[in-house]
Parts: sequence; structure tokens; C-alpha cells
Amino acid sequence: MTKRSVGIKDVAAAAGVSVTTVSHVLNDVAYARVGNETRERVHEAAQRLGYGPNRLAQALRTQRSGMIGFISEEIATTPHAGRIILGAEETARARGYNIMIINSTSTGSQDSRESDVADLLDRQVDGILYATMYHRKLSVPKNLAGVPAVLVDSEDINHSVSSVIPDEAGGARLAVQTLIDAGHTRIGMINNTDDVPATHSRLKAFKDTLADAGLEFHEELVHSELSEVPGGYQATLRVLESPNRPTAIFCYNDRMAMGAYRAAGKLGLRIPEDLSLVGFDNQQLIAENLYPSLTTVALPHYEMGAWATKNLIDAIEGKTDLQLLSAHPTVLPCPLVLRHSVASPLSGADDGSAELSARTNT
Amino acid sequence: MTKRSVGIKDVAAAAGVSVTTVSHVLNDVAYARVGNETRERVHEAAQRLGYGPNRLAQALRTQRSGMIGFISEEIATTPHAGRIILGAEETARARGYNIMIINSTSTGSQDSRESDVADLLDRQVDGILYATMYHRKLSVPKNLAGVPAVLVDSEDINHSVSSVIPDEAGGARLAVQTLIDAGHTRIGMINNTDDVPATHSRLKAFKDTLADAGLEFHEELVHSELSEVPGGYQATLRVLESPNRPTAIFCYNDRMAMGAYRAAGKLGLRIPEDLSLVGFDNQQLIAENLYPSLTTVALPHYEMGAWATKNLIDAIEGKTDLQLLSAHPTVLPCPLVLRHSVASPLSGADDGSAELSARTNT
DNA sequence: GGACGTGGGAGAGAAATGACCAAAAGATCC
DNA sequence: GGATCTTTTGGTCATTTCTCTCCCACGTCC
Repeated sequence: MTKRSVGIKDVAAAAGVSVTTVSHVLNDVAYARVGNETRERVHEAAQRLGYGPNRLAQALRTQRSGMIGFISEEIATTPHAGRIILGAEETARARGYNIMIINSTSTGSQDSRESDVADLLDRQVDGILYATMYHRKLSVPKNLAGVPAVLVDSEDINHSVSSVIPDEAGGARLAVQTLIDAGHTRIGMINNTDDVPATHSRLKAFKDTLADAGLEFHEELVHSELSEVPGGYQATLRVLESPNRPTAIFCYNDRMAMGAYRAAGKLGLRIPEDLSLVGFDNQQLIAENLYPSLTTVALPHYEMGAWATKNLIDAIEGKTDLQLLSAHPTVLPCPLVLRHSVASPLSGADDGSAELSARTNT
Repeated sequence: MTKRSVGIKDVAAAAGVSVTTVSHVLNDVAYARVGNETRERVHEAAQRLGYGPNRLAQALRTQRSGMIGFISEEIATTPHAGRIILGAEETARARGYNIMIINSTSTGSQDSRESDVADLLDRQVDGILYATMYHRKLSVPKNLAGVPAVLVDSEDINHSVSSVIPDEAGGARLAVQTLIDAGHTRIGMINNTDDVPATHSRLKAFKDTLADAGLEFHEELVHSELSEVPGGYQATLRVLESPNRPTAIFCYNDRMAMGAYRAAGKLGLRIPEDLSLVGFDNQQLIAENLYPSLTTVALPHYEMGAWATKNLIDAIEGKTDLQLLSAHPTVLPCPLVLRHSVASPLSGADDGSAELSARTNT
């Protein structure tokens, strides 16, 4: 049934040399002195037999498996995880590594997390990537200590392992600034009620950006709800019923923004003419498909996966010391994705002909 | 830096027995007769030292790696892939296997696909799962022959490798029947323009279901467009401008359904009172968040991943012969997900008080 | 000029990686 | 002294890597 796979010794026999020589030739060992004619023969034989090294045996011998363990919470629930995996897989493969995936639940016990890590360690992975579903702080499994590891989208409470996270504040500033640049002066925000870093940092960035622009912050223009569509709908209605109705709203995420679209529709407000919106997350399925499409801020999932993997491999290969990085998480920018939900506010009630005359204030 | 990981010989030394005995005890080898007291000592020592077998070495010796290769096209672009991976990972892990992921591009050359497989084979995976982005027929890489493998969401042109696919037709029938059961007699469909199995089988199921219910099929109530939101919008407008305007539309997918919502909105039609809609795919982000939420048909991604993995492992362990399964793909049901986009049609123009009086026709 | 020594090129041998397994050896008992 | 129970020895898996041998040319010495 199984076609016995060809090994180094088959190649050696075919080329009429010893296994040592084959190994030397195929690995381009620096100190090995092998004649050119012999080299040729070896390569030819390997080619002809379709030889591929048994990476398990290599790993056993060299104590380096070329495998990276990837622990991800709830792989499936969000499309975001896919981008992280993709970033990790592509950079890993470019450097000859492969990724081994383990799914973990965010509700799992500390013990189960540890056994996830142990599983990977038994497989002799060279390093571990630990990705969470959303940005937060956590305490890593004990047995992760001493293993090259990088946290993706979360921070270690003890700052013992390095991590990479999105620049929530920077992204939020970008979003709000976009509204300010379009000429809005009364800007509302619909926020999340969860106690996660994003909630606080996006709100803070909102306030800061307004302040920097010399705009006043109005408490009554900020309302919080569950970060889903219905929450966005409710919060938006509340924001818009303020006597001091804003002309633009910064939404905690795209799902809440989707609720905001509906709220605007209910009140007969057109987007972006009567109400400009900016979201967060760049969930393509939503942002691209709303009408008009939603201007939003993208989380750098692919980039985080790639960054984490690059640095993990550098550490594995001794090119970097992860310890140095672990004091503070690395922060990656959240770029703005321009679509069509932002316009200048209608200039008073006089004409209504205001178009997308985006004006930039220096 | 590296805490030398404990090996079987450390355990042996600690327990004061030979390596062999440790192996016997820890693997519960049937023929090995080891005293109870010794067993105890071994277990205790293993526990105390935190011993975990080096699975690479085990694999090398036993010729079984306990690893399954997972090749997926475009892991990131669709949330669906995540569900397949999850299904595969969970069932694999329950049986002591791990999953190694490789991302492939749907546009890649035949050579690159083969090298993906070769990569996995060099890693000594016990079997390979090959998942595509959407249901279609393909010709598998040559070097996949002879390796236990299962295709997920696609079929092999040559029927040489087993596969598992969704029951497109069954799902479509369910969708259409739901509309019929609600009392609709003039039902339209907006279809995809791509030449993929789903396009044809969903249309055929649409016609068949109408016929089975004794309803006439009207060519002008079916329009095709690109299977995205704008396409759904356009197609719906065309369907609805028929003089014989339907009261319900079966949408090729949820994205097109989203376009249909907008088209309905533009024409002043309320969903579901004036127009009932059923989608396909159950893309939660869309289906759950549209207003009203969309009744749709779910693709069994998790189940396909799980089925494929279960059968792959069974084959690896000699409990099943995949050859027997490869003649015809295994078809998994697509369940209906009831939400709020379907209602009875308003009974003519007389009252308009028709409510959700779902009537079932036997 | 032949024996000896030297040096380096080309390749082979063998140990080691961590675990499994068949067969053989040692201990215990009657 | 055989039979039974328990443990050890040694080979194996596919590689890498350190050490070794072989071989020949060249130079030197007596």
C-alpha cells in the first residue's frame, strides 16, 4: 500500500557514494570537500528518485523542527483570525517553517491552556505564537516560559513574553481626524460597553483628537451599548436625539456602524449628506457592502501575524532577543480605509448643495 | 537558555529501571509484563519530571507522525475556511492528531500545488486534507495519489480521491420550500453568473421544487448577476420590475440577498410583509445583522471539516478504505436557518392584515 | 633513486538524536 | 531444573556531524 519513500541511503546507493557524502552535498556543508563530478551525480540521483529529506529525522538530529505552534482562540468565530494565520503562515513558509495549529477556547481553564502548550512542546515546535480573539491582557500559561513565544493581539500581564498589538489610539485618531478634516465640528461617538482596552483607548483618542482640533467634547454625544448591530442602532438613536445633534459619528466598530445606518434610515437622514460615519475593524463583509460603503479603520491582523512570526523566527535563529521586546508590546498602525460614508456637513440650512468637498485643515 | 527537555532515559534513571520498561509502562504495551510496584514508580517519575514523549522520535520509529496536513486555498478571504479548520482541528485533536496548515492560492500553478503537498509529505504527515474556497471540481496534484487524502468542498475530476461536499440542491429545495410553505406562489430567484456547481444545482433545485409544488416556473423571474451585493441589487430590481411581480425571492447567497434588501428599500417594499427573501450561505455577519434578519441556508463547513478528518483518520488507522468512498463525493445536508425575512404574502390588495400565518402544504 | 614523510583532497565510518520492539537474559518459584 | 515472571540488550527509524582513512603527489634524505 505505502510506496516506501526514498531515503538518503537510496540516493547514496544510486549515486554510488556514502550517505555522508549525500548529506554533505545536499546540505551544501561548508567544510565538506566533494568533487564536482560527484556532486553532480548526487544531485542527479536525488532528482531522479524524487528524494525529499525526512524532516522528522532531520529535526530529531538537529534539535530544530522548523515548526511553529500557533494557538488561537476561537479560530472560527471571526474572520480576523484568518488574517493572522495567513500572515503567520506566509512569513513562516518563506523562511522554511511550517505552522501547526491548535484551537483553544477563550473560556478554557488555565490547565487546558497549559496542555495546549504542552502538546505543541511534545511536538518539538521551535516557538509558539499565541493569538487571541480580540485585544486584551492575559496571563500566559506557565509552561510558555523559556520557549520563544509571541503574543498576537494581546499583552502579557507580567510582561514576560513579547507581544504585538494594534494601535487602537492611533486608528481612532485617524478616524476622528477624518471627520474633522471633512469639516465636522459636532461629532458624536457610539462606544462599546465591554471593559476591554479598545473601549477606553478609542474613547480617549476621540477626546484627545477633538481637543487637539480645538473642538469641545460633549458628554451627551457619546453613548455606549453592546458592540453589535442592535447596540449601534440604539446608541445612535440616543446620540441623534440630542438637541445638539451631531453631523458625524465615530463608531466603535463596523457592526455598531451598521446599526447606525439603520438608525439614520429611520430618522430619514442620508449618509453621508446628513450624517457622516466612520467605523472601526474594516470587516469587509459589512464595510464594503453597506450603502454607501463605510469608511473605517483596519486592524492590522495580517501584519501582526507576519510581525510576530518574523520576530519569533529571528529569535529562534538567534538573530533577536525577544526578552528585549517583552517589556512593551509592539504597536502596529491601524490604517484608515476610505470609502463613502464621510462628507462635509451640509453648510447650514441655506442651500443643501454641499458635495463631497473634502477640505483639509492644516 | 533551553531547559533540556526530559527524555525517556531521564525517567528511566529516576525510576531506577531501563528505558524499555518505561516505554512499556507508559505505552501500556500488551505483552509487556511489568510489576505493579514498578509501574507505579515509573508513572510517578514521569509525572514528577513532567515527561512528555518526543513525538518526533516516536513518529520516526513508528512511521506514524500523528500529523495531518491541511491545505487550504485562501484561508483568510472567507470566514468559511475557519469553520472547516475548526471542524478538522477539533476532531483531529480528539483522536490525538494535530493539524499542520498550509495556505495555497487558488490561482497557483499545478507545480506550486504539488510542492505544497511535497512539503507536507516531507513532514511525514499521515494524511492530507485539501480544502477549497468554494465548491468546485478540480484535478488534484499528482503526488497526492497513494496518500490518504480527503477533499473538502470540492470534487476530484478523476474521482480518484474521496471528497465531501454540501448538498446544494437539498439546501436550495429547503429554501424554496420555505417560501412555498409560507404561501408564496410567485417566487423569483436571483442567481450567480459564475459557472460553478452551485449556480446550476441551486437553479435546478429551484425549478424542481416549484414543479413538485405544482407551481409554474417563470423565466422572467430569474435574473443573474455577479454574486455580490451590487449584483443582488441589480438582479432584484429586474426581477421586481416584472409585470408579474413575485412576492418572494430566493437569493443565490447572502451577499446578493443584502443587495435585495436595498432594492426592496428603494422600491418601498417592506421585508417580509411585501417581499419575502431567503438567502444561502448563512454568513452570520450579514444574515444576523440585516433588518429584518435573513432566513438562509447554512453550508455545513464545520461538519465537512469534521467528516473529512474523521474519515481520513479512520483510513490512516485502517478502519476504513477511502477508495470505496472516492467514487462519489459524500454529500452533507445544508440546514435551513430560520430568521425573519419570510412571511406570508399579503392576501391580495383587499385588507393587508395578513400575518405570519405559516401554512404547510402536504 | 628508492624509502620515508608530509599534506591535503575526497570520501567513508560511526556516534548520536529519542523513542519502540523483538528477542534474550536474569530472577523467582515450585 | 524447568516454568514463569520481569527486565535488559541491541537493533532500528532517517539524518547530521565529528572523526578517520585512503590515496596520491611531492619533496627530501641517505
